[in-house]
Amino acid sequence: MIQIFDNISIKNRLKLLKLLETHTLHINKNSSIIPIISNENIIGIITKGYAQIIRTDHNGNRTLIEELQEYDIFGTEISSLKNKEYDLITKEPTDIILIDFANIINCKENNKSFYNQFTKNLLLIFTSKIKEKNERLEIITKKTIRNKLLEYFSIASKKHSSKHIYLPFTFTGLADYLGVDRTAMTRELKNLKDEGFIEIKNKRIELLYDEF
Amino acid sequence: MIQIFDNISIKNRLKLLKLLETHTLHINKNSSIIPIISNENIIGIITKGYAQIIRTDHNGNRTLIEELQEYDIFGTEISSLKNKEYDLITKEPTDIILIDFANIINCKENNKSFYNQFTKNLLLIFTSKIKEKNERLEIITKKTIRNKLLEYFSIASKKHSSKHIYLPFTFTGLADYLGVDRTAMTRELKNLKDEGFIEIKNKRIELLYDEF
DNA sequence: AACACATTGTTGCAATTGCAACATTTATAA
DNA sequence: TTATAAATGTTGCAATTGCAACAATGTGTT
Repeated sequence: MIQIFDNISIKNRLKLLKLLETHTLHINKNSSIIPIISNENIIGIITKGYAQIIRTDHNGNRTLIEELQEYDIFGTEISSLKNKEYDLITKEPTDIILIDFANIINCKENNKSFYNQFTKNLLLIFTSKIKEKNERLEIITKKTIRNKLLEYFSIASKKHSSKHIYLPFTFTGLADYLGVDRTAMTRELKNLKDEGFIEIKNKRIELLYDEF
Repeated sequence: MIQIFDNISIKNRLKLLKLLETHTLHINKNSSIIPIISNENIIGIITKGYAQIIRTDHNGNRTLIEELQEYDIFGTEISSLKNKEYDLITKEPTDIILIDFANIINCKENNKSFYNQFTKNLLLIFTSKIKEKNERLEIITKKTIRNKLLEYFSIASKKHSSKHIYLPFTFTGLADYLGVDRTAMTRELKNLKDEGFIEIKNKRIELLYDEF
């Protein structure tokens, strides 16, 4: 997985940050910053810590949109519609670099190799984000919880060429990812287990059926 | 909406295509090409015509993934998993430029302004693709058809600052976009109409309620 | 004009799902 | 450690949904 500063030396990273007129924020644990910046076309890079993007809709339901760790990028997640529904909440003390996207696009220093490397890294990161989102859409558009689970298993299994799947989140998180009610999902997982399709140990799921 | 060749002169476009070692295809109506290229990390640009990306799952169900018109880009849609489920089907005689993504990333000609403009255009196109997909995910993760419709209306209404929404696709297409059964959606639209929330004339929907 | 084909509208019904309300276990923080 | 919060498992039930099977209308092609 490519990261935003790959192939850019520490020295050049500093030059880059100056060139793009970035701002660095140091944020305490359990603070929120998105409301401050949500009106602008800004991307952020986490350089230390851990944070989550949470959306609260008008009913007060809160959903986890994305988890952010070191070198993760956010900002493209947040719809350009100016609404105050999004929060970035730090779960640890977190350092963030903010970049006005216009500065990236309008920068004239095309001869700076670190700047070109930076835009290439961004391109690669964006393509993988698009692919991730397509994958989730493929899964989530399946009509039943069972089919969503099976599609999720199928993709995860192909990715690692293995019938053993390790969940990267909690079961609660999986239900969110699939866009379904957690208890209904648990019920369906139990069915799949009882019918002999899968086996579950903690966050490990083993597929007992063939496909491909 | 930014397009891939914006701010690049016709002359420079030709230089760019040579620099990136692109291939141009002229394809008849109702032909398919994706299987030929799906194993590589390639993006395509439609320069003339009209095509659709269709996915056929192992049950034989076919779903429209994306519609492509002049200057649209495809390739990022297709999961990196090598499967033969995707088809690009031309609906008119169509011209396509194929670019190996590696050539974009590895190109060393950073001093060529048209190349830098091209990567910037790509960045902007990718960010808007990400935003589109996030929007669809926000809509599709609502738990009921009614709430999916209302979220769709809400986003469309905000986008054009109007309570009059014009559907960019057929109702069948809308059901696909929302990931729900068409007839169940029709039923729910009828409910919303009967309850006085909306009015429908052809592909125009008027919102009769307030929010924001 | 005559044809095939896609889109739309409707309805009954069975299957699936979300929700509420719990008990239990596991993490996390004071 | 202890208190607090988060995650998990279970179940009944009502609401929502997908599906099948139609008829009707609209669109496009030869």
